[in-house]
Amino acid sequence: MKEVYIAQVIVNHNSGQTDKIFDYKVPEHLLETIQEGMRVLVSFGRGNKKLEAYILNIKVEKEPAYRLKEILYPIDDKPILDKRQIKMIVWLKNKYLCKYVEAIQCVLPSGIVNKEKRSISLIVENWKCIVGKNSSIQIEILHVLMELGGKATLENLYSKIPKKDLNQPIKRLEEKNIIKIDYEITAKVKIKTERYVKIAVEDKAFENALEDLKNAKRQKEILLFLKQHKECLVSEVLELLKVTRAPLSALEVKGYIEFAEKEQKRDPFKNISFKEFPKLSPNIEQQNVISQIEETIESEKHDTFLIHGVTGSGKTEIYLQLIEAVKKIGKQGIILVPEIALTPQTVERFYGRFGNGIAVLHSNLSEGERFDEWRKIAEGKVDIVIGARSAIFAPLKKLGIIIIDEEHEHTYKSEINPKYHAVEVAQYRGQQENAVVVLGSATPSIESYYKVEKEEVTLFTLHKRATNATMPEVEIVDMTEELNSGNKGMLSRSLFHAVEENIKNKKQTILFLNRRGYSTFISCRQCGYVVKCNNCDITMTYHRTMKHVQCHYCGEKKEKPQICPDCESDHINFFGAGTQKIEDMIAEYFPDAIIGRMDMDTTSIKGSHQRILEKFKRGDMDILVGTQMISKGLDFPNVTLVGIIAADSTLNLPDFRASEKTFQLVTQVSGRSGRGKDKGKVILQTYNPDHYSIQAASQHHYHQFYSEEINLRKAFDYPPFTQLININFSGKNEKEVYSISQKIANNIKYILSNKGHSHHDDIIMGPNPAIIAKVNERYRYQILLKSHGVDFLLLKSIVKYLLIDNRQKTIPSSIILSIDINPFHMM
DNA sequence: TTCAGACACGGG
DNA sequence: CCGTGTCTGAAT
Repeated sequence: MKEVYIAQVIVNHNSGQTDKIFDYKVPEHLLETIQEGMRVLVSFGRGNKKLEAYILNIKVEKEPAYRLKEILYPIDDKPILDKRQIKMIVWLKNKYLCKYVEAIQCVLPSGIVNKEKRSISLIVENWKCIVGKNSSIQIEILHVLMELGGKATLENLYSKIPKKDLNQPIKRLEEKNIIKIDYEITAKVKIKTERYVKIAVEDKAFENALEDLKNAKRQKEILLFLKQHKECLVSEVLELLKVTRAPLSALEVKGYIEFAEKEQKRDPFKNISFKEFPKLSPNIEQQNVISQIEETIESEKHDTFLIHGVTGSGKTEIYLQLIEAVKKIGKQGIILVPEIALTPQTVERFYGRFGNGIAVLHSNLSEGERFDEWRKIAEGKVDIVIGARSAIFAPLKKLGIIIIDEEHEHTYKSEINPKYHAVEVAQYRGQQENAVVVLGSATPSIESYYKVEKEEVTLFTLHKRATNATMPEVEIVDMTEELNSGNKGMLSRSLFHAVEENIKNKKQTILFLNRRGYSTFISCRQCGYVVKCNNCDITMTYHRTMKHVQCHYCGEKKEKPQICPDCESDHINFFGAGTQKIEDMIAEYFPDAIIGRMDMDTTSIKGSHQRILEKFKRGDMDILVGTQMISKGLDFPNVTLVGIIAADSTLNLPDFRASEKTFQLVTQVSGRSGRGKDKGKVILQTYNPDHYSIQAASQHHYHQFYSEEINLRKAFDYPPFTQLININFSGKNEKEVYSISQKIANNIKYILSNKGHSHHDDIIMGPNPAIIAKVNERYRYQILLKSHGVDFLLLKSIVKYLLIDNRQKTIPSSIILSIDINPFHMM
């Protein structure tokens, strides 16, 4: 039997059924070209649709009995995935039970993908003689084609003729020669090029050329200009010399000049200049951290460090100096920040210290910009990558360090497949590539701190604020007491007086509220009716500016009812208060103060976020009212008072991390106060003044919080003592969703029993309705698996067996399934 | 996800 | 009978 080269590929096709490795034969003429990690074009499926495929492996084997299709041609001239990236893709798939394509999408920028586009065009003459003999759908298609000028893409047609299967009608129209289908393979993002021009002749010929052109004034002018400036952008020549294209093309025809297309990378910081950020001399604490980690960096071994430092303890300076150490030994670094749009200061500092050679990756970049930043990294043109979660996959070749700032932040956990956690990926990458991982936080996650106990992570604690400022004093106000003494308002007397005092002293105040909108909900005082979204079962929020209520999940809007639809009482009104109401109330109480508001509504326009902060920074604002958004990273020295209106809203979340989230939030928000030379104050309003996370946060006592929390986690067997898997089922038919999830739960129980785990009540919970029981007309049920007295890998393999490998048999296509390994919140 | 093939229907 | 829309299951 003849031996052949077989490429094992993943096709770029996002479906459960195609999520496996396919074998394609490498044709003779491509044996020299094709390598592992390359993208190739293959014909796939019955329709032999041209699909992009990624070669994971090439093997030499006897030609199989069945006929293998051949690779058509390579898409790139060299591999775009290296060995490490291929390993990462496989790791992601197994770790998070996602599809190969989803894992590939992490490692490559979306703009790189090639897609086959089909365009459908009309052959008019034929249509006219056959018209009338076709059925309605076909006629409809022809009409839409006419409307669009005889040519359309498939998407065009599907959007104009919704909810119909156009597949067959289109095929039949093609058979009858009424329409023509063209296939074209295009990249999503094009490489941006610019046209340059330069002189194409030697000096001697140049003199002759000038002589030759003595009557062509413009052309001569251009030649002289080019002689002086060497290579120029065509657009610049046109603009500076105020000439048209005509003389340029005349010169080209005569062969005196030549054009060249040069690649131009889009630069997200093109118009911004950065102030130099000089090296600061570290204090003893900082120096200790730097030198110890530097030692590991120089040994080029993987290790993980956790820097626990209060807000303002100078973690950024440590990061900067560690990066410097990494650069010194010729290696590169990744710095992750929770959301780069919120922390321009960090980016500014890195630019200010290191100048160029930095790439930035975050969600606000356009697809083109992201694509170019990614290629800058892949081509080795930068040594430092700053970015949000996804930057952990930056294709640096000589990785020396990964720094994750504010490692406890929820933004590091992906909400879409693969539902990875950047800290876990960083650990894996660090091990694979012998890089140091540095986690930094003022409020480390319980998981990370627990690893210190287990000696998997080395801890450094920074006790001092670098500027020597002291931590703010936190006053806890018991709101039940306020209510008992007759104060029904949202501001306690204490907070009111403090704000008043602060305005008098020309200091700034931040009021923090964990909600948004004018008023949280509309409810009836007579019967308790609450306005809810019909699609999502979510309480709708009243927006005063728009005079309507809105669902924050699906966006559904409704008029505010004048009388209660249930009991017809007119005692229906808004209850509770969001940031907008606080703003109005504050404005009423303190008419002379200038008040700003920052939440999802006021910052939806690009740049508005920055504008509000700039205004506050300049001191053109006395009070800033806002949500989570204002809790992190902001550094305003003139803020001496922070008010936390309702600490309970986080404390009472239906989540085992509620206490941890509260501690982190209160600590972060408090950290905004007293960053300058004046001592700061925090006033915290709550109905649970004795709760340990409130108490510990008010005393800035992380360890006290940690020891309480870790005991509870242990007692109830939550992470980090166990791992969780959340399986979410959703569908339009509630009964079906429930019965299928019930069936899966029973299957899991059955397999567990066979594996010797007869007591599975602590392992499998549910199916229960999800916290958000209905989103967009879809009912949601969930099963929660906990590795309580059972190997987590066994649990995962059961889930993989039932829901991935045999999904078609176990779950109807009407049900959408979502698997989350170690979920952060279970909505 | 996409698409070819199967199939059932209805008009001539 | 045919041309039609809808459904199904397989993809190397």
